[in-house]
Amino acid sequence: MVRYGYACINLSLVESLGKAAPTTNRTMIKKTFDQKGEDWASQLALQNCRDILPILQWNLENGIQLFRLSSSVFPWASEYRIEELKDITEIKLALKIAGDFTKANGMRITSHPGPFNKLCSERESVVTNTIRDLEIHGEVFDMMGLDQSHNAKINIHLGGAYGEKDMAISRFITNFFRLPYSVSSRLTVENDDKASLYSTKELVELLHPETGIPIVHDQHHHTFCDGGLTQEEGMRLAATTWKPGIRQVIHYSESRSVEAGDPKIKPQAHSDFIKNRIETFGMDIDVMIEAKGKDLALLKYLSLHN
DNA sequence: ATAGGTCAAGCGAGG
DNA sequence: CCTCGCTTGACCTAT
Repeated sequence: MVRYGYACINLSLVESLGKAAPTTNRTMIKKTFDQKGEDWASQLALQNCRDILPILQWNLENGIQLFRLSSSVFPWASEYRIEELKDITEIKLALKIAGDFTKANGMRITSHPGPFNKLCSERESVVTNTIRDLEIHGEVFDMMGLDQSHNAKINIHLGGAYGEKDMAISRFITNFFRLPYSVSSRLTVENDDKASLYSTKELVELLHPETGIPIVHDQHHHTFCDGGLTQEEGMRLAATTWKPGIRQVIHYSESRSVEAGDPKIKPQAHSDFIKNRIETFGMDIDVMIEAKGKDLALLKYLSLHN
């Protein structure tokens, strides 16, 4: 059976509860962090962590077992040690409760650290910052007690070519082996949405063999960088990189430009809703919906197609 | 109270 | 050289 999920924000709860809706995205700008410091970050993080559970409960009630956790649960996490936060005891408790709920109900939590994560960068400072950001994701998943496997995947892009793709892949592989196990055991890599970058085919053939990293096939991105493969070929090829017992994940979204009928919008931009039927070719996989309409888009899709 | 401008980080595409 | 798009809009201040 195909399972579907959505990313980071629950808009149904915002619709019904307004400002009281649970959110994991409280953060602050740099100026505020400089003024209020770590203790305020601790308070925001605690509130974010406590709000994971009600979102998961809503997901369960609505038959949604797949959820991407926001990367901004801990504001400015690269600037302090989570273990040393003022509210760490309560934070850990909230994360453990959310993680236990996830496992007890057969649900799956994933993450997608941002586009600033460049493990293939030529600059050591960029790589160091990337490793730090990824470490934080691994640490949060560890505190939730989630598996150190690609079930709780931490998904990033390769994302840079620097005019020499071979060299960039080589740097990525070297730096992959610098990651702590909490990250390396969970890391997946997704195909890019530019023809100059990396297709599913390239990732499967050039990145997977040396690292064992499973490849996430994004159907929308594939339309901009297909490596000569059809969607079905891409999905089936990516499937070979996932270990037995771990469900393959693919991403799905549609073009905002097409949805809005506005050629000025970049074709890569994500649509609000899902219009077409998602083709899964009879495969038993998890589909992450990346639409701006979040759970609203998913519920609407399921009501029309399930 | 709300609207509008602003906001850490990397890269590549397009104007 | 600037803006957008991507992981995900949220924050802050002036009105």
